Amino acid sequence: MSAKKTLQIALPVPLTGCFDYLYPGDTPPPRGCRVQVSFGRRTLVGLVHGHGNSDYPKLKAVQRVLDDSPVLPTELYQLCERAARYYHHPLGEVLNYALPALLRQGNDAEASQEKRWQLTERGHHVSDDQVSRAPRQRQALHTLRDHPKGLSSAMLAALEVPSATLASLRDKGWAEQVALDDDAPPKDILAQPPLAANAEQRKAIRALQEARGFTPFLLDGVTGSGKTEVYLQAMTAHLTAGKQVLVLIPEIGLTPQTVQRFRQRFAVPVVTLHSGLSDRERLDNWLAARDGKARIIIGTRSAIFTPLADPGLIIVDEAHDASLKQQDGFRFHARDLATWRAQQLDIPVVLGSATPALETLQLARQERFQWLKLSQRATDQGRPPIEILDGTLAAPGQPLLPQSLQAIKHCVEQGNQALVFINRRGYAPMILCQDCGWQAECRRCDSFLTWHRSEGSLRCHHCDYQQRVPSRCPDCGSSAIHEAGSGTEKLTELLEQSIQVPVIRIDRDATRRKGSLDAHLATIQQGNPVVMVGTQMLAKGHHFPKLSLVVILDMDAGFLSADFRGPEQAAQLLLQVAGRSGRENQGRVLLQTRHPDHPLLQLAASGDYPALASALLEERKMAGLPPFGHLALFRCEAMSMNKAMEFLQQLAGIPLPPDVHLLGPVPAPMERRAGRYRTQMLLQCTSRPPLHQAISLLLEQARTLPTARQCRWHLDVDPIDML
DNA sequence: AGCACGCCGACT
DNA sequence: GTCGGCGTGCTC
Repeated sequence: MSAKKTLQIALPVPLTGCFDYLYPGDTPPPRGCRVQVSFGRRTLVGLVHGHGNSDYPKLKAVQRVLDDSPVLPTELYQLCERAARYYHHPLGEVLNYALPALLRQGNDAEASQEKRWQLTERGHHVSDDQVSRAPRQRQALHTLRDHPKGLSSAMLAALEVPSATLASLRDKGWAEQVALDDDAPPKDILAQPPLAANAEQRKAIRALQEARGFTPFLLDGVTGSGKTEVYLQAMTAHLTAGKQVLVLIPEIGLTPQTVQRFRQRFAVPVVTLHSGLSDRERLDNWLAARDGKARIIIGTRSAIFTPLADPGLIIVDEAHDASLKQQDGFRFHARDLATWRAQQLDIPVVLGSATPALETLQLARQERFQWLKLSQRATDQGRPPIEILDGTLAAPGQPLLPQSLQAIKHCVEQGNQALVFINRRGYAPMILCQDCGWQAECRRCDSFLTWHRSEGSLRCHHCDYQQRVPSRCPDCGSSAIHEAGSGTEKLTELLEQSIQVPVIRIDRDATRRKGSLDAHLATIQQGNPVVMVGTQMLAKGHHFPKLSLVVILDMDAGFLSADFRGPEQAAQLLLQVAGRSGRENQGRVLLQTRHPDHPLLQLAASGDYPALASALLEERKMAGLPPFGHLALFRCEAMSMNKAMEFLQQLAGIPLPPDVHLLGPVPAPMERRAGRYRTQMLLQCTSRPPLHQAISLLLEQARTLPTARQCRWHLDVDPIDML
């Protein structure tokens, strides 16, 4: 059979390689254009990858070409290819991930021509008498009169103006729909003057402004040292030069306040890209970035795939944050892709953090990153010391030490706000029988149930299992069932009993309702004395001017964790939480711990992150762990431990290149989760090429192994945790 | 991943 | 007799 001219199409399926399709026309669409094809029994949208010849006997033809020109610029397409290779993830899925949902579904790559309703000249002069018999129309006229710039259909719907009423107004010639005019680029980039910068900030700003071509930076600035001001002033130069700036922020940090800060400083269009947007908004913002209308693009990790018309600078804020690594499906690290992308675009990139990841720190030490340090607090309050308190001295059932409670009381009496950080939701993490020692466990996981008293339920925090609270021990029938330990709920209750000011709980449970987090935050921003009780949710992004005391209750687990990243992440969280305090007035930070002598904890509490990082890096070096060794983790889960183990054992039998170490397979730290048994196997190597060779070998086998059919498995390159 | 085909158990 | 369970095989 003779080979036919075909298009290679990358399709969003978990299969490696492209699929060949006949192309009936003369000039085939270039790489990066979308096409619609029939694949098996379904219809998919794929991207043209290349042109070739194929003698595959069952070739189908492309059904429809969706784009005249590539939807993804070459540079972005190449980033996807590189990421697909590096993370060993199918190219079609990576490309699919890079596209907004509406483009994946085959919609046109065109911004919605959103029109706004406005009053016509005549509409402005309609008197209430003219519409006395039409209350809805009168209401609609008033609403439109209040918004001379016009209102979108969505906004009017939110204001409960029926579309039929608007149609009546239009028919009378009182209202009309007008297209949104493209804002002409402002003459002045700045809407607000910059703040005064100290010497360190000025040095960093200059370095960032003067950088030409690919230059990676680590902006290493203690909490409160004014990293954001450095970003803003560095951005000014790039924006003035007609360039766009891409800013990546952790999910939880992408609050309206953060975005507001950029919008207030600059008179240029700012768009956001995050999970809270509708598909339409997402596409519009994506296109605005691609077409150069948006000058500042702020988004979470997936925003690293935003096309940019005039890229000038990439900023990764809170670059140590674990949320930059995608934890399912295509497991990429947005921080690393940001560096690659900057390299490809030949522009500078800044990773900013008060507590840089050890990987990033090592790059700075090797001078592969320019190291910009900010060691002074901009407000010059000095760093509040972290006072270590011996948590073993706490009375039973009382999570707070007397000194902590005293400090909270004193704090609010002074008219200030206090924060109690406890990384544990619910009322109590344990429900026990006093007579036989039984403890409430999850049926589906190797974990214990947490008592959520307000809901009257026992819940598993690892799956969705929940049950009623038993009144008698299911093992011995005793009614002596008690709780032990405390979570946010109990702590809130205890504080409410002993403190006169409002206690505000902020965790996933208390803020589940949409808008309730904002409501709580607004209350806090008013500045009246309150005590906040919260989990990690409170650690990032928020700025509480009146906060002068932080009490940290639950940091031991991280420092003692079996995961090699445990101490690093615990220290980062500790300093982040501690940094909430005393941004504008002298603050105190109390750390209750059951291991007051733990050396790493002491080092972290001393606030000397560089010293802690050095100690941890030394340990990593000895163990051949990142950044000195590179890791890839195979995870597997199956309905039985045997099946999960057998599959990985078969993989483990494959001969690997020299110097690639294989550890395991072993049961995962939580053997059973949501009813499935989990195993894992670690590949380790000091250099990347042999590691990737080994991965390729194993994947090839894994995809053909019959035992794999009974398993769910995946590969995680550069895993961020082993749990 | 989907989606169909295919071969065995409990039911309107 | 069928509806439907999920094993297995394929997708240019």
